[in-house]
Amino acid sequence: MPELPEVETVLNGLKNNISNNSKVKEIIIRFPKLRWDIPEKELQRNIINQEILDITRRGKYLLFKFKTGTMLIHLGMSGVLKLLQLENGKITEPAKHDHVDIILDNGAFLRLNDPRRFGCVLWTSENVSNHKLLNSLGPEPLTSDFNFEYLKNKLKHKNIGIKKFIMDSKNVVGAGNIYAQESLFLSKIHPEKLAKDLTDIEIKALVKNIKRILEKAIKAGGTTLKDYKNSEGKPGYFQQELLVYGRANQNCYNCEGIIKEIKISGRTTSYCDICQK
DNA sequence: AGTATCTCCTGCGTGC
DNA sequence: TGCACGCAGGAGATAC
Repeated sequence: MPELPEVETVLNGLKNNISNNSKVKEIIIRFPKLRWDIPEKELQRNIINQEILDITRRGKYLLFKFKTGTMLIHLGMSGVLKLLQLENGKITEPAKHDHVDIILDNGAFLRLNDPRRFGCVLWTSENVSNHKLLNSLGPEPLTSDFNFEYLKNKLKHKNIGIKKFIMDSKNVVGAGNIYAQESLFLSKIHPEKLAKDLTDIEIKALVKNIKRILEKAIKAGGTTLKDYKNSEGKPGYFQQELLVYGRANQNCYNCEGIIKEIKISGRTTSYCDICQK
C-alpha cells in the first residue's frame, strides 16, 4: 500500500516515539512466510536485548540499525507497522494478519500487519547499503541527487513509457502508482510517452513535480485509500488532493476534458489526454 | 544489455 | 445470499 510518503510518515512516527536507547525485549513471529521467510533465529540472536541505534529509510525500506547489523522492513502493498502501548506489561490481543510483534523495553511494541504478505522483514549483518535489495536502487527523489542532469542522462535511449520508467526503483525510488500518475499530470506528460522522447522542459517539470507531490503528500501524512494507517494508527489526508488517480471519467481539474483510464503493465493509470501530451 | 510479463497473497466491491 | 471475477499504495524473478 504504502508509497514513499506513507513510509516516511511511518518512519517519522517511529522516530518521534522510540527514544535513542530503546532496547528490544522480545520478538514474536506468528507467521514467518511473508514475501521471504522471516529469519527468526538471526533476528533473535541479533536484536534481543539490543538497542535500536537508528531508524532510517531507503526507498520504501525501513532500516532499523542495531550493533551487529540492520533489520529491513518493507510494507509491500498492504503492510501496516504500528507502534502500540503495552497494557499492564502485556501485548494486546493480536488480530488477523498481525504477523510480527517487536516488544521494546519502554512500554511500547511494534506490530506488523500485512494481509497480502508482499512485505518482508529481513536481517543483514553487512553494510546495509550493499544489500542486494538496496544496492541498485536509484536516488532518493527528495535529495539533490535526483535532478535534471541525472534524469536527462538516465532517460536517454530508453524505449519505455515514462510512467513505467519513473515507477522503476532503479531509476528513482518512491514514485509508486499514485504519485507517478499525479506527477505526470502536473508535468503535462502522457504516461505512455517514451522516456527518450521527453523534452528538457518536460524533464525539468517532472523532476520538480515528483519532488513537489511527494513533499506535499508527506506533509499531509500520506494518502489513505483503503487501509493505510501511520504508526499511530492515523490515516493520511493526501487523497483529498489527488488530481487524476482514481478519477477516471470525471472532469479534469485543469481543462474541459474527461480523465481517461488505461492499463500500463497491469496497473490502472489515469490521465487527461488533453493536458498530457 | 533492455524490456515485458509473471508472481507472490487476501480482501473487497461488483454484477449476475 | 452466494459465487465468480477483477482489482488493489510493490517490486523481485523470470523470460524473452
